[in-house]
Amino acid sequence: MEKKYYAGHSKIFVAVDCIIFGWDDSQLKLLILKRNFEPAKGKNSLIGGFVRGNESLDEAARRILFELTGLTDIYLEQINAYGEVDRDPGERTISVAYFALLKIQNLDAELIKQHGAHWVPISSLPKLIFDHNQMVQKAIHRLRRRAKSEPTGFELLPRKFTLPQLQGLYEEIYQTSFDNRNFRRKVLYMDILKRLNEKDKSTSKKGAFYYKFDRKKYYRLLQNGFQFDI
Amino acid sequence: MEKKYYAGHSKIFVAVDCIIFGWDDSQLKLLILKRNFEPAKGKNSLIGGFVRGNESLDEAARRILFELTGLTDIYLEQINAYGEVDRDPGERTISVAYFALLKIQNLDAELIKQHGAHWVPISSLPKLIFDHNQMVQKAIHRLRRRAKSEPTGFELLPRKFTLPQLQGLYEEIYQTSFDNRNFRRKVLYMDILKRLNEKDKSTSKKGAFYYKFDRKKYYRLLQNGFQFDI
DNA sequence: CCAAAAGTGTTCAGCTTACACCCATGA
DNA sequence: TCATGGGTGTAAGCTGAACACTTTTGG
Repeated sequence: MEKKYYAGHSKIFVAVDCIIFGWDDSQLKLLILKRNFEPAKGKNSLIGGFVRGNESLDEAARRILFELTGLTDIYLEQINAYGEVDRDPGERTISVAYFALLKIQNLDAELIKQHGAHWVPISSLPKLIFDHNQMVQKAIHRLRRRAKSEPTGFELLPRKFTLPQLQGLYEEIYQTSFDNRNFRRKVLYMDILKRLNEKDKSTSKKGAFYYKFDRKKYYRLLQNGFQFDI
Repeated sequence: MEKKYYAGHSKIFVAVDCIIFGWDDSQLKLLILKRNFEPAKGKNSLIGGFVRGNESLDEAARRILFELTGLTDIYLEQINAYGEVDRDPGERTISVAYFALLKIQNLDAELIKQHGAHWVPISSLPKLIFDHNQMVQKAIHRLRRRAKSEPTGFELLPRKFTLPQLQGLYEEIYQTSFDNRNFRRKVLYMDILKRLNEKDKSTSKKGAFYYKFDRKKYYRLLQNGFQFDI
């Protein structure tokens, strides 16, 4: 039997809640579901679950995302721990919030539906249970910070994307609009995008060139003190 | 008896560890102690403790700081939760790290000593137990971010301080040196410091004017979209 | 009177911002 | 041929970085 060093101290339920962002080529969205157990059954909730005795916090978050999406290589980052005594009216539970970035295109829509999950635009979020709205606000701030200083935004885009798409994504993230000349210059000047000899003609007759993110070049530049910045 | 909603899920020990920074007018320091219980008894450790069933994470952090220092109005900010299964060789414990800023001058040195705690310069940290060094590194990054964009640095200084002192503090935080003309211009231009008609002659014959942070003015400026930046 | 720290302005480069027209093409 | 979205360059202002001398005064 395991040695008991900390007998006398309280144990507490620990959960993980995932703020899952997706981009559907025009809007930044959040994946939520109707909670299917008491308390607050049927209410809008983040996707979450309890941390098991034999898994780390990160592993718990990955497991929960895998159960929902079948995907394993998801961008994931811890936001914060929430620990108010009464935050969960069921029993005292501490929750660690994670934010995740998904390419919606990669997603099995059927699987999402089976879990009772659905996407809502971040510009019109419903009321969520407990402190989940607060978690989402923090996650949005974190996303903005990350997207500015690391090529995190590309996690939301398909492998090949156009500059108007990229700009649209950033405009959604920051809920603002950018001058396209300035935006393009800044992005291209970093020299981490490779232009393909192929155009997306789905949104215009002229067509927009596809680009892809050159991960190798990016890491090479990082070695030399390069700092991503949009 | 309380309703048991979450029976069947595992409960886990939850601890709080505090990264306590102090400034002694020449060096940025971290408060650590020799752990006085097993496992790892006698090793260098952050100041921490278990979260009780009836207190929030923030309350636990405040309690631990109060027990150590007798102070209640300490700047405190959550960093992150650490949840690797084996991070604590005693029993499985999740730890939530907090960083705190203390004016060393306000501190009862005797009280600190009674707890077996002591200050070490952040430029030469010893090996700490578990993942505590990792927590400290994150805290230093957070401190740098905060000190740049919010007047958090003043939490480390006495109520009245000189500009050379302020610059020295920032140089320690960023482990670099600044041009004094540029630094002074930038700080004074924000117009949130009030110069007192009083000089500190302890470090020079000419004497350096004391300033104090004008909190009211700062909050007034914030209302008008002002952004603190050093 | 002198050593030692406090205090003071200006210039240049680079980055950010603002701004308007031509291009390509399918319908 | 025309409507639509894609693509391009330049000038002005602002911010950050570099840089050296004067002032004060206790010892």
